[in-house]
Amino acid sequence: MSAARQIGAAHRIDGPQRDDLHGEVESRLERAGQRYTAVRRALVDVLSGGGTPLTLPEVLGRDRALSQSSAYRNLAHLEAAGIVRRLVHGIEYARYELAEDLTEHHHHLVCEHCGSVTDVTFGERVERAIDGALGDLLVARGFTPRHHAIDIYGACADCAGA
Amino acid sequence: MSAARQIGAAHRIDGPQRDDLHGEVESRLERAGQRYTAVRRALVDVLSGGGTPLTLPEVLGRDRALSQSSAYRNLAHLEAAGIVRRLVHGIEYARYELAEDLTEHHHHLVCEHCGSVTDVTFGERVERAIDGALGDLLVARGFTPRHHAIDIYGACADCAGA
DNA sequence: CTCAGTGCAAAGGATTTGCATGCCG
DNA sequence: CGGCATGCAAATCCTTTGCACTGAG
Repeated sequence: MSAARQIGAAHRIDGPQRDDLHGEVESRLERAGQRYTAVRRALVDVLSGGGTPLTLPEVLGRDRALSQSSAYRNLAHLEAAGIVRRLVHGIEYARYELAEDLTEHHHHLVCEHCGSVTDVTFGERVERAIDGALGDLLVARGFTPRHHAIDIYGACADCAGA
Repeated sequence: MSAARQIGAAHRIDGPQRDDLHGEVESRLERAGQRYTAVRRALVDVLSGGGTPLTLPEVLGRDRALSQSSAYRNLAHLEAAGIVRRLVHGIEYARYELAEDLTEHHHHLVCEHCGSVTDVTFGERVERAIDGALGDLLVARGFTPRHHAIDIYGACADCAGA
């Protein structure tokens, strides 16, 4: 297996998996004392079909029935319930994606020219090496890690040629 | 050597090193066609003495002579000249630190409770493993990496007890 | 003299919130 | 019915910009 075993769209979800996803989301919301409303379902659908973290305008563009304030408000609720993760890479819009335990542990290639964000999955060896370092950090600093994020900045294929 | 060989304050700079720093900053600014003014010198001093990435209010608090707009404006110039790096971890203020080639390659422990950011340095083995994965990614995707950032989210020692 | 740098105040833009209305339980 | 959810519009807040002034070369 290559160290980089999968490129792109680490969290696109299709077919029967999507029903499981909605069930899991619903139970997490209930546990948080929240309802699984139509707007929240629509947001989960958009994010699960995105294949990449989406900005708010992108989310609104993929489901015109969504209003801006409800999208922001419900994304915040979903984030609080551990269903959505909010990423901030630059000065532009924040980006939203489903939480990793609903998808797959992955990292991001961020293009410094066009701002695009692409998912990547590392091999187990690299992840294990990183986790080993995290364990030492925990001991040394009293820091309790919950998750890590690796962002690789550079130029994507489209922009590298330009 | 431990996998985590150094904790905290990876880019605090004191004593004679600081003169070298100012010299290097000055030559980079000149190369970019910019002057090394008093405000820019003050910003570099604040950041080099910080030991951690600083928010704009923190920067202003450490040198009351700085005005907000000049601080923002000159931090942007310093960033463009490759002297300062701007980090955005949450919804709060962005954080600024000296560029890595002026300090040392390091990563960040981000406390999800109090928002504090602490520097950490990994061992060479982990960094090499990561770089190996980056090489594969480059080949697979046509992505040209320029640098990577690892953010570890969790609870810092102060907040873990609370 | 020229032109970049400065500081104040005002504008900009992504995100949040107040409020009246609608809808689920 | 009671209370959360919605959507519009207005407010908020970090950040950027316009403008007049100052100082270096």
